[in-house]
Amino acid sequence: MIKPNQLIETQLSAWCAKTFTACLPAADLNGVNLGVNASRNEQFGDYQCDAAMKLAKELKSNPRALAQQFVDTADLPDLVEKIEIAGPGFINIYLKNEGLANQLTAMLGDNTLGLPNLGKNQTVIIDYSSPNVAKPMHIGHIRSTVIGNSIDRLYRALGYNVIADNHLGDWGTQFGLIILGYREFADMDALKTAPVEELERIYVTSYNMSKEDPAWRDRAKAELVKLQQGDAENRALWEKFIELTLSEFNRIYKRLDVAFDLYRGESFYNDQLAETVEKLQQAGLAEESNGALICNLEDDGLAVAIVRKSDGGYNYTTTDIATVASRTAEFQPSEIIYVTDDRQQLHFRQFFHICQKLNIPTKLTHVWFGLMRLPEATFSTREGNVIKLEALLDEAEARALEVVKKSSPDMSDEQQREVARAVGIGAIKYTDLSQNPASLVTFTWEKALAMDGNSAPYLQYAYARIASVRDKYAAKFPDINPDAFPIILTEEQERRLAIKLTRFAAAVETAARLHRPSVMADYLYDLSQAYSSFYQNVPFLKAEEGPRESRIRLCELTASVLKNGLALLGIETPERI
RNA sequence: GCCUCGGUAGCUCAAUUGGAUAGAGCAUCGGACUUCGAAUCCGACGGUUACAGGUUCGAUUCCUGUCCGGGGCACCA
Repeated sequence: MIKPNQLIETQLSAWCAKTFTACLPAADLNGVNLGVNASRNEQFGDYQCDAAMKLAKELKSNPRALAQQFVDTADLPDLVEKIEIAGPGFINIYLKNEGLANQLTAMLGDNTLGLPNLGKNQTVIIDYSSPNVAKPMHIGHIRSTVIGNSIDRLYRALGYNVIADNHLGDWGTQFGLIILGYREFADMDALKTAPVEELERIYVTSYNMSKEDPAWRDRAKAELVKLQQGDAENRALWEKFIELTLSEFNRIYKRLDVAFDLYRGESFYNDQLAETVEKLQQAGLAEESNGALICNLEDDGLAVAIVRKSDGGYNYTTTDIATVASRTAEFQPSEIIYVTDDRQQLHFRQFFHICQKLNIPTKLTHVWFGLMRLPEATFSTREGNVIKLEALLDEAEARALEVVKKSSPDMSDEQQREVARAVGIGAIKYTDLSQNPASLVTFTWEKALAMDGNSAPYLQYAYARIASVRDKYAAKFPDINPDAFPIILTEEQERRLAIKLTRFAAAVETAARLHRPSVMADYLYDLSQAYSSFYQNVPFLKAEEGPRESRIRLCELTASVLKNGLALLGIETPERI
């Protein structure tokens, strides 16, 4: 009755629900969670069910008596060793070692490692990174890029059809200033060597001039109008700015191993803005106010949102609504996920609300994260304390290279650099991915580039050790096929590792559902700790035949889970580090 | 002023979304390399979960109030 490769948690939850329903045929159990949780503390078993206490509250009866009734009627599934009642009415569930071993064997035989295909025939659009044209990426941009990319990978792993869309800020009033500034004082050499930096300098200079000189402001405005009316020359310049910016951004994306399916910036939706506003008016959602057209959401506890400025121009709310409408019509996604910093929360709530009132069926999710700041201050261009993204990546690789040179002096220079690249970039990504995005993030070099403790290099080190052991085994016992031996769990470190391994799919599912890669990072770190402890305390190459092969298979599975799991965070796993 | 997010060990963060004795890393201290890779492992130290009430078998988690900090609140995104 039990498929070995089905999630243990799902199996046990179904079993508990069934048993409780049988115990209480008259009661209405809808709305009560009758499932199990992984035990936090191993002295309380492998899984626990707290439904007896919840039911007792609902039915005004005694929780321990209910739990006792459960135990009396329960028909234990094959993989359950025993169940116990503890405390106020917990039901603790202990799994058989053979049950765990079966699960591990099934995982070894499945190249998805037991991941469910939750996303079958469902399309999800993930809108992330989305930097502005003509502004260099600094370390504030890395969060949207890295978190968004991990969510992208998690959804793909669960079988969703993912469309990663880079919604570039490629339209707006700043282009009048940039075009004018470009014509007047662009430094062509700088534009070749550091294009985006130069474009930003042009913008900032031009912007400052416009504040002091009304004539300059008027000229910039004229350039903007020409661009908006399709003037060929300005259009060509605008396209050039985008191209220059993208060529630089793509270099960074390549380093970060981030790829998009679409690069549809705001400009893509330009010709749909007027009709979007018309739709709002037809639906009675928009009204005139002080010369502008607004959506008044105050009855819904939200602030007023402007959908057409008093000068006739449109702004981001309108663009975003048009974007949703366009995406919904073209791709029929079941969900659109936006990854941005938390300053945009109000905006997203407003425009999600408007979309709902327009009866757009798509589920819209805003994944937000705290802005990164320095211990002493926030980043600002004015303060001059901005850290460029590429500088951060360079520094990470340089520091990793020092460590590699020291610990792997025999490697070729080329290999050392390659390892340092994977380790350095991994460390940066992991720092961002391993914490709950909601909390404030204070940037320190020390933390961003940590190479020990809870860090990507720790996980990569665990992986490299396994790879090394695997190769040693193959060299030493070329004629033995470990798969011909069963997995047997005897040592406590082995069992702990086994339990963690079986929870891989649940971790992926939770991380995706909560849109939190940190869940995945936590899981992998936990797993690596269990492995390191196993590695240090249980001999395997030196064990006798049988246990040796069983343990090699455990190593093999751990390696697969680490490799696949880290890939979901966009982190590489070199075979040697 | 209103809205919103946060406050957990000296520091940086967790806590299966209401579960049992609040866990990790860093730092500090003490152990383990002629033995499968010491970027490791084993152990110690470290807590009135900002504060005060409330809800209940049970609260870091939910509610109310207060304090501290981040962010937002009409033509930037």
